Amino acid sequence: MNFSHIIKTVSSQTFNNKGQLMHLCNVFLRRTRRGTRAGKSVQRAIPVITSKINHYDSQNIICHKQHGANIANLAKIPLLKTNSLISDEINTNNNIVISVLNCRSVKNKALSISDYVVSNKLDMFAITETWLGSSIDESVKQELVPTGYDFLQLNREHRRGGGIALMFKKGMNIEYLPNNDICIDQFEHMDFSFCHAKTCVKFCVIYRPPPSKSNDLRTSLFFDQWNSYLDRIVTFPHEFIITGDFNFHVDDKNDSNAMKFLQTLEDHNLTQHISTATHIRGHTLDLFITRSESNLLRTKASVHEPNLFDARGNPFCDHHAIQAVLAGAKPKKISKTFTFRKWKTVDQVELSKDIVLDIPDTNPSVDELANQYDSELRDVVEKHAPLVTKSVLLRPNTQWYSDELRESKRNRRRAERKWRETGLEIHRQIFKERCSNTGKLLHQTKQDFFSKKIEDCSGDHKQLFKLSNSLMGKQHDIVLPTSTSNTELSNKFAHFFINKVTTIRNVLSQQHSFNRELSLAEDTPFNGEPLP
DNA sequence: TGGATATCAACGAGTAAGTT
DNA sequence: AACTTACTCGTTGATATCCA
Repeated sequence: MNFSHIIKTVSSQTFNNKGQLMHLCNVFLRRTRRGTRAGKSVQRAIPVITSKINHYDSQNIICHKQHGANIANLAKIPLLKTNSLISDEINTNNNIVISVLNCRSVKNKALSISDYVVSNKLDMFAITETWLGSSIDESVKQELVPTGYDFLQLNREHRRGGGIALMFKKGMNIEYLPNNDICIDQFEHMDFSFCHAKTCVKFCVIYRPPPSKSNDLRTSLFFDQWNSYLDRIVTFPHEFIITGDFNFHVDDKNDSNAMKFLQTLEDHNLTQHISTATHIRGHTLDLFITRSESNLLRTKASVHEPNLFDARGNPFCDHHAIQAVLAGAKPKKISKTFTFRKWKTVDQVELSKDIVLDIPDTNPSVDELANQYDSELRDVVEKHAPLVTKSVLLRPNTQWYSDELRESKRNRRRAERKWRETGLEIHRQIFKERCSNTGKLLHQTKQDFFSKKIEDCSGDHKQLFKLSNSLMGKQHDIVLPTSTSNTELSNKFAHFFINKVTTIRNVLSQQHSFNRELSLAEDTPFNGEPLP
């Protein structure tokens, strides 16, 4: 429907008043789809021509295609051999498995990454380009970090993108070592330490963004800072590992900067262990560096595809993961102890029978009565719902896993083993397909599970808030204020709320109109921390 | 250049207050 | 009581912007 059509329609009819005319115009001009620039009637940009490519049809006649991917331009990534995947033999209790991956945002891949960590039983997982930053990302972290793992992150400040993180098993005793005394702005880095075979090992994760005019990074400055950084690291008296995405094409002998970078490693008596492509375009960008004489690695550090898939089963990672295995005992499994009473199993009739309070004839004081009441009720509760202590091993939360998903993961693992055994392309294709299906199912199963949980919460706001908070990563233990006695604690609460009410009354009495923001600004919210 | 995220504008649903 | 109005909030889908 265009404007000339409206004019034509309008001119062919007689209208009693201006209102009728306006109504008709409104009917014609009313948008039927959301979004200003949305809708089928909107003129859209001409599709981008990516390349002019020639291909041959079934009769071998050359055809000219105006747009689309030119398959001839795709770089072939060599098939990786048996040691490319984290095998069951490697993942024993005597090895520590480390993986490093440039994720290019964990926000939309959190579930897949979490599954990658759990499925491969990783002990440490270093991530570059997390793209984390805002407070909203707490929900991403909740989905990203499996139970039993800890997460340390360093977000890029002032700009989007970048960011480094380390996910590790709780028993690893990892400690973050901030380098506040040296100025490094040409690359992002996080240094950690952990104990391995009775010695302290330094673990450094690096991300070097490619220099450009917009980010004001310069390769020459990088080398200055990098050399200073290495000078400092090599003085560390024990073993260390430097890994991450350096964005140098170290596979390209004609790349002068990459060769210069490798020279800095040689100058510091370091060895870079990655020799195959770590990026889909065939370059080696992600590196794994140790001292030349290091004995840390049990097997040669290798590269493998992480096989991360989105909810539609499409792959979405342009980097490959580095995998390294250190000889050493895996961290001890951490368990959590908690106490509770089984209130739901209490027989209410029996309970009420036992609640018999004898009031003594001797005129007791209120305090005496309260103490007696408290003591007798405690005994009754202890009888019907005794305090139970339970210890639970912290393991990745799989409550939402369905039988179908478990079977799908088993099939994926079978296909993986078959491919590793034969090395045939057909088996690789089958494995990729299974990965895609499992990735799709993973998202769907979790979505279905929590959709049903939310439905079940209908009418129960407390449960709904609890569920939404846990999904949004807002779950935290309630911390009561410090106190020497229950009396002092209850008095603290009383004073807090008296002050709260007094503050609000004072503000209201000083204002002619209620200013909600001002009133709340005057008030101090109680957040579980010790009261002032 | 492509992918991911941020932002924008329009809309629907819901609600409180005012009007008839 | 029924209706109107103004407003908020969340959703949707397109565009803008950023990053590698």
